[in-house]
Amino acid sequence: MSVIPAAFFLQTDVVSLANQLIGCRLNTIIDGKFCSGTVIETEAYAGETDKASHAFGGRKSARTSIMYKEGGIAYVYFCYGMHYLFNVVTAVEGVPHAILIRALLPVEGIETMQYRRGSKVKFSQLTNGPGKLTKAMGIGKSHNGLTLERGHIWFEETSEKRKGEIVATPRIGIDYAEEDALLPYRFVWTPSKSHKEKLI
DNA sequence: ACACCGATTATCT
DNA sequence: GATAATCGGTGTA
Repeated sequence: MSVIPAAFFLQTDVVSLANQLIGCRLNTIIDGKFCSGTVIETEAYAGETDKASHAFGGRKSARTSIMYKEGGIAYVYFCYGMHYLFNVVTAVEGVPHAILIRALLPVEGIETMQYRRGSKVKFSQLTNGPGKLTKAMGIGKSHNGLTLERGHIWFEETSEKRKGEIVATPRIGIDYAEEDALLPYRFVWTPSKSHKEKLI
């Protein structure tokens, strides 16, 4: 397992990056607790030209200015009055690209995730949504703008190859984005059952 | 299995 | 004042 350096996220093709993140491990050490999960669903948000992006048309506000910074930091924002959503800022400074992490397969720190999500929540539901995984991993407002590096929030490449199919589909919950709502910027990986056992 | 809907509030206009 | 990159509960089949 090798840590993915912040510089990895300087690549300017955010759609390709969203695909590359599938199968990587997302790790957090928050409140002294280590948690880890395999990334199985992402979405690319292509900045100023993407009607689904918060930065569409070059919009820059207190919330979105973080996306204009150099790639390799977290963009965490509050959604629907209830949930935190975790994104990776990508591309060079001035280009507001980001990747939303939408689902994980829990790997380590499962007791902690279960505690944070509530004891009634089924294992399969721990991190299968963007608002759920931030809660399980302990990610919140205070992590907005944090550099992705070992010890806080970071990604790792794993030795496991991605087996099974990765499909590209339209993104979720962005009907307001008109024609851009149809772009295949969402990546979903459904590992084969035997492969899944190895991942956990 | 799938559709519908209410919760709850920071952020932007 | 309206909106929102969601979630979980309820209802019907």
